[in-house]
Amino acid sequence: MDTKSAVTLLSSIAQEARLDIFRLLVQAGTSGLSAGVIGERLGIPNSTLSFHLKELSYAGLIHSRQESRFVYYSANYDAMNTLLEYLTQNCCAGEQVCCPDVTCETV
Amino acid sequence: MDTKSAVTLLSSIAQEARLDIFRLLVQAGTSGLSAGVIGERLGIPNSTLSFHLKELSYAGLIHSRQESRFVYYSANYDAMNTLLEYLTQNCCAGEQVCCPDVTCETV
DNA sequence: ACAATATTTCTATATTTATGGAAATATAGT
DNA sequence: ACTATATTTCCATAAATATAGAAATATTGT
Repeated sequence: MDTKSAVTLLSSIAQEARLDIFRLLVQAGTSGLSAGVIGERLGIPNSTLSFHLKELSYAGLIHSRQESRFVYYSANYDAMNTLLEYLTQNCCAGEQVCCPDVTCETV
Repeated sequence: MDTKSAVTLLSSIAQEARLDIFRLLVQAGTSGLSAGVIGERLGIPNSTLSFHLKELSYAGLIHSRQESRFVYYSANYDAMNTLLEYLTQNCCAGEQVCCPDVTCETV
């Protein structure tokens, strides 16, 4: 990952509506949620939502798939992890003061 | 952490120069680097650098301390970790597909 | 007080980004 | 083909952000 790609990913979630959308999808799991459900849950108008979903998709932080009349959006966990690893790469010069506690919870 | 705080933190690193600065400081460890050294390493003009350092400071992602004529900047690892945890909170609905590999490297 | 070095503020300009109503497009059932 | 539902595009407007030269402000040593 290079700086530009990382900035693209970060910019895509450095905005209130988009961060809400992304976290909702992160929590929703691989099946994702339809655009309509996302908009309803977060109270975002159609056109605004569409704009933000496009931003997140372009950045590569979410995937979309068409399913009948609905478009389902889901988090791209690989992209998320690559970003987190980029941010913490070679962190704290071996001082062990940075250690993030980011673990996948077992069911 | 709430959405707004997270957006502030993310916005502060969703910019090429600032992401470079932040990663440099993350890798520099707790002692940090002086503004001059940062600017020299990254090739950023004084005024531009100062603007970006202020952004990162306001966001709370870096600390600064005066030491004689120099101002040393260092990463705020706590803020970084809080942010990463916020992003991955309750992730992937227990499907175990998200697990980021963000571990502190032992020396 | 002066000179040298380090950093910040001021300023103007340029660029990017967010918003949501209305219209257009897509999909599926009848 | 028609209707209903879902989503996206178009558009104009509003707001926020990045850039760097020049000047101003620290800080330290002589």
